[in-house]
Amino acid sequence: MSSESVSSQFVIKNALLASKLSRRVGNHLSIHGISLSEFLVMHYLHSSPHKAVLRIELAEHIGMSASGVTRLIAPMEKNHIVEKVSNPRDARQSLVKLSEVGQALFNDANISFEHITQDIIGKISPSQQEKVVDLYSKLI
Amino acid sequence: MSSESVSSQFVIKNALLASKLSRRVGNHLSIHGISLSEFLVMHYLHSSPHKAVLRIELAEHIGMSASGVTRLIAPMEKNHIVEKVSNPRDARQSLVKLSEVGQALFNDANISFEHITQDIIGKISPSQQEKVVDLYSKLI
DNA sequence: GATATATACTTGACTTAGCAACTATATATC
DNA sequence: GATATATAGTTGCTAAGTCAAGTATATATC
Repeated sequence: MSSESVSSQFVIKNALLASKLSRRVGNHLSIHGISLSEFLVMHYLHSSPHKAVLRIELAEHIGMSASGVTRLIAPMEKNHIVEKVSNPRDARQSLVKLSEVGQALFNDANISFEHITQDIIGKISPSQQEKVVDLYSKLI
Repeated sequence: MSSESVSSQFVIKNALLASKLSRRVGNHLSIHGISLSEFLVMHYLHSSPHKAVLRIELAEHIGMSASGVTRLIAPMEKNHIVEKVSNPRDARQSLVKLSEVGQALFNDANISFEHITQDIIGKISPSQQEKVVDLYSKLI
């Protein structure tokens, strides 16, 4: 068996870890009736300084295609978690914004999210976690 | 906007990075006619010392459900990339093994894989990559 | 100001993978 | 050795998300 580069191992283990994390976190978020993708949307909308965001920008920030965002947002809009905002300057745009309901839901879900993530990766020291987060930022 | 724990950031960025990596790597592997999941199967079978592996074990190692493995393996078997091996001691089992064809395909695909992973994450030093890989091993 | 191109989405067809329920076989207990 | 339970794998149904093509609007060029 030939030796394997560390970059290969990095990508393989990253994929494996991500699938485990998303499954586990997803299970927890389902208590709040939302998926991990929906949480990521809310998280980004919450952190967005302008509060109303292009779908295309959302797609890029949560690592999804534009069509994926369309289909993901539709039911969130139906459930009044997000609101559609139009831009009078550009009729093509259909901006997305967290509603009051969405804010409240996010606040709740985020508490669970903090707990579960802490629970899962707490075995790693915060300083090490930080270093990895910094590396991620370089790669994303 | 409230401050956010590093464990949350870790999970969020990990998910985002994984989706970017899998898309990019997947695009490259499609040159060889295989998906990233199929590559991960071949990779595990290749690295397996016994060379014939339980589907359930495969599922666990590549971060998939048993049914996912069933559906993933079926076309690989049809294309003679893997072979079914039965265990006379236990008729429930349907072990999986890389065929000659699969070996050759893996060798080719693995070269591409090494290149693309190096290309993507080469901006991070090997020693840092190794540290992250070690952390991953603790979490998986 | 007409035409060409680019951008922001949406939609149709499809693929992937999960869960729950099922089948078949093996193991443990009485 | 019969019954109960556990394990390995498959299947029906469904959800989530992709790509390619389409629509509508905006921008750039002539």
